[in-house]
Amino acid sequence: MHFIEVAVPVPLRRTFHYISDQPVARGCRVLVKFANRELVGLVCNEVTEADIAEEILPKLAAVKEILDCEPVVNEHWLALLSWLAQYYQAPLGEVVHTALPAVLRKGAPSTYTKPEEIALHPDIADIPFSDAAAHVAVMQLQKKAKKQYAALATLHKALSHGQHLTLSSAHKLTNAASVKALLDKELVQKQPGVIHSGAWLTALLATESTHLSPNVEQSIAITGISSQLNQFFCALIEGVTGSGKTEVYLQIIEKVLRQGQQVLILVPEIGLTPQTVARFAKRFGIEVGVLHSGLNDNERMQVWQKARHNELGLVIGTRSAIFTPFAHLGMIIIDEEHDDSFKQQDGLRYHARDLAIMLARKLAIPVLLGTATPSLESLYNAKQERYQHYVLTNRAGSAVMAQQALINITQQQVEYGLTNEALTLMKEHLQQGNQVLVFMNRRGFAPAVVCQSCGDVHTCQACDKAYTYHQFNRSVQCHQCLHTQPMPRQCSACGGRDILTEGIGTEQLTTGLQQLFPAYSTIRIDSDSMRGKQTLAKTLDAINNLEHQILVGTQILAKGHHFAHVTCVIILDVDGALFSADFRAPEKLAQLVTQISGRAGRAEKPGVTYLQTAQPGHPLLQDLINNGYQHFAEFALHERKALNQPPYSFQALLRAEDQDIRKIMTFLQTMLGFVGHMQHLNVAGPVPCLIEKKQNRYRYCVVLQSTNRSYLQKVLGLLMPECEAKANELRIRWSIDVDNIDFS
DNA sequence: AGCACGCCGACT
DNA sequence: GTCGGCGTGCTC
Repeated sequence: MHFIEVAVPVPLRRTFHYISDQPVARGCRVLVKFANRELVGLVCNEVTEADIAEEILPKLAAVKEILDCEPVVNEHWLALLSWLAQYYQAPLGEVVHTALPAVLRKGAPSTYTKPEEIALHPDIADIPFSDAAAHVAVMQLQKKAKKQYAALATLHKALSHGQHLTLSSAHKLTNAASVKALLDKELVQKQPGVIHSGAWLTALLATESTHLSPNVEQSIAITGISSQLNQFFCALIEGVTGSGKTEVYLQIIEKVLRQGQQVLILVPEIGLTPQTVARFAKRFGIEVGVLHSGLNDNERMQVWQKARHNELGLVIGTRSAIFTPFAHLGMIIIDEEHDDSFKQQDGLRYHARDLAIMLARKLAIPVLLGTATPSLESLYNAKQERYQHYVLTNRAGSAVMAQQALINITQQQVEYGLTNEALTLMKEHLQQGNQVLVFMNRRGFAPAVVCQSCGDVHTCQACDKAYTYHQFNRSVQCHQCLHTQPMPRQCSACGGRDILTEGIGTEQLTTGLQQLFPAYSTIRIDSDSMRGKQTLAKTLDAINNLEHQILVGTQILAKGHHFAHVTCVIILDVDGALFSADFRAPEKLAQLVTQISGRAGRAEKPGVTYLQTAQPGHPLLQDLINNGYQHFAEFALHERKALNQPPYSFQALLRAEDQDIRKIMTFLQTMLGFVGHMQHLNVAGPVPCLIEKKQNRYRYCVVLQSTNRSYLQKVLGLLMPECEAKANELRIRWSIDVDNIDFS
């Protein structure tokens, strides 16, 4: 008899024991009966009878099925998963659930079967194609079957340097008929698929290395970092847009790859474009594994298996790609390190950047954090010399940094949210044949629908939030729960029929600009207008081909894409961030402004950024405009220190959600009773969350804060069972968010 | 989280 | 008489 400890996917912060007649190794999946249903669990320990409480022994059930003969989770990852569970106060089963690809957590076999491959006939393989063409059979093809000859040439090229081709990719590369004919003539042959562990290295070494010559700052970063590979350290590469950050990555990646080690690059959700991937693939001449939200379960599994069997040298992916089980990982790069999409905002609320650092420490490999606008957390770590800090200030070529200025919105005529001053500036830039970018972080036509008789604001009942009017489908949408309904014909409060919209969104701004500037083409880029897979890529191409002159858009414009012909950027609605209840709002605004400014201009045509504000004297804006992000960040860090806020302290957010505020209060007050007057711990609340109501549930929270991270950990560890018990009793939803990045 | 058990209202 | 609503209790 063997006794095992199993993590099951239930929201319970404990593991369960099972009996097996065969030994099962840690990291293997098992199918078990659990509360009258079958679940896939992960064996997290082999134990003995003595380890199990006596009263539980009679309840022990036998494992239904052992799903793996080899562990799917190795010892390194097993340790990391339990670290994750502990650090984020999450059930181990839930951690396992987030870490494993969907097919595996559903119980599919983890065995890796490769599809059939094709190979050249030995007589014509491993020789230049010109020599192969001298072969009788090949000469015949050249005369009689031009298509097959061309196909053979393509396959010959594709199969050089120890590369491999599956039958289906050979079909795609050429055509099915030709491949069939070549197989019949035995010029190519089928062979069973094999795992080509490390084959990418051969391809890499056969590819001519093509680096640009780095400038002094780039050189310092490249040599500094590559001289200490094969050990743990963390480097912050702070490089203004256009300073050649990517070239630094590329040259260091090449060194790691040449050692035969794999590299993982994490990018923000919308930063992963085919062009980015193509750039890496072309530079190194190897296949690049790609992981993003658009993939299905099988495509994900494919990359997972290839990385695990060392069939990929390089993987680029979004947040969850951090869970890829590499065979020989040699480095992790986090691009746009400051981006909030690296923090998961539901379920297991992990931060991929922080997990990457833990993983790197465990594997004794470096982590590179790259950004033009470092998060205050990373900047602080760099200042504390926990991270190495490399700064790239030179824009490639002669490009100058973008200029920034403020436009005072008060005492000015405003049309469609734009001041006369802004419109005049736009006209100047447009007349010079340049493009203008107008940023507004509010999609839709208008952010409010108001009855003119009684003043009633049409509000989502489930969220207590004003509906946004969308003109393209004459509907209103709640931007919190995404509920959509037709634009009302009469007021729900007084029955009045005179209903108008108030305020401006990107949709209205776009139509407005089309009227104000009929000679130019205005295009809107937001999640409404950019639905569909290829739409964004096509629009970006059209913009760079100068098919549009005025670009209106939201967040999407701030990330990754570069607009060489944009010389004027206007940012609307910055004031909200100046008076936000979230202490991180200024940091986020500064990052946004700096990132958008960096999107525009090029060497001969630098861009100018204007912030339209009713608070032109605000010290934060003044500092950012006059002294830049670095200076702003210094100032912000001082402020955080004075107020004892992160990164000078550590926070966790305990959130409760329910239809009944009294239940929420009972729950949170009970929890405050446990931690309310503990030493070295600050507690605030209960206060409404930044999203106070969502889908008929009120949301309140308590913020726990301490300057001692492990102390906060301990407190949370003690508090969790109490939360579970009380929530169970009250039947209330709750969640804990360690290192929360906001208060929503 | 699920899923069963259990105890009250409107149906062929 | 039942079918089914969702309150509550438990999971090796």
